[in-house]
Amino acid sequence: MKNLKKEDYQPLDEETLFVVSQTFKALSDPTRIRILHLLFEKECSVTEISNCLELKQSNVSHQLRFLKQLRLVKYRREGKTIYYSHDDEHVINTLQQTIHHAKHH
Amino acid sequence: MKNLKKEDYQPLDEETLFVVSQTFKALSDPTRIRILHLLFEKECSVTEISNCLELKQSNVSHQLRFLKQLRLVKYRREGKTIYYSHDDEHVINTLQQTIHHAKHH
DNA sequence: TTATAATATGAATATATGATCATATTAAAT
DNA sequence: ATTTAATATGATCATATATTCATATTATAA
Repeated sequence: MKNLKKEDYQPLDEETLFVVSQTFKALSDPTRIRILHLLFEKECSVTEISNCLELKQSNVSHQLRFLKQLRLVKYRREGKTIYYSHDDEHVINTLQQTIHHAKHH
Repeated sequence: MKNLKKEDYQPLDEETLFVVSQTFKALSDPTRIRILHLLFEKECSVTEISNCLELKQSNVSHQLRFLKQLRLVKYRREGKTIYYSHDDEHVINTLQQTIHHAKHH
């Protein structure tokens, strides 16, 4: 197959491109990776995340909103406290695997 | 395990965090995704990529440099032409799977 | 050795992003 | 009803990023 032209190639549709790029964008920031990695351990409140990772509360809140929009995390309320946890197995597996891969290379 | 504290949690080391975030950053841009996706089909020259995806040559060149630095693509020279192809199975698999996942949800 | 084709590079710029501050909202306790 | 604790939001700012233009480099052909 020499001289590949536009006609010979099935391009990615706009929507898939958007979803995929957004998904990886979520995983491309150290702060969000740290938050998601912490949530591997267990469900956490915003304050717990802040303390554990030494991040400002508003920073954590903003990042969680981002992750929530992409449905990578879910939450439940208990009084004044809101507990966050993972909500996308595929993305979580991807992150786990890539962390493992990075550590062993 | 209630009240998770700093002491109870094994944080990600700086280097892993950097490698992982950089890897996902590479996959977070639509243009780079399109280039990598095109390279699924076959090895391509810079000009082929430009034509096929309707991108400026310099843009393609810049993105390829980025991908090259992260060793996600490799290249070989043939006269004036330089052919690019994939160079990281793990990352390629990750991208393939995530595209597939995005298409079927 | 000059011209041409393919690719790379650097500067400039517009936009996106992450972090922070101040403040708003929500729920519970006094 | 106030106060306090937990979380969310909006504005701002500094930095990062993607794209483009113009030009440089590299290799072949005439």
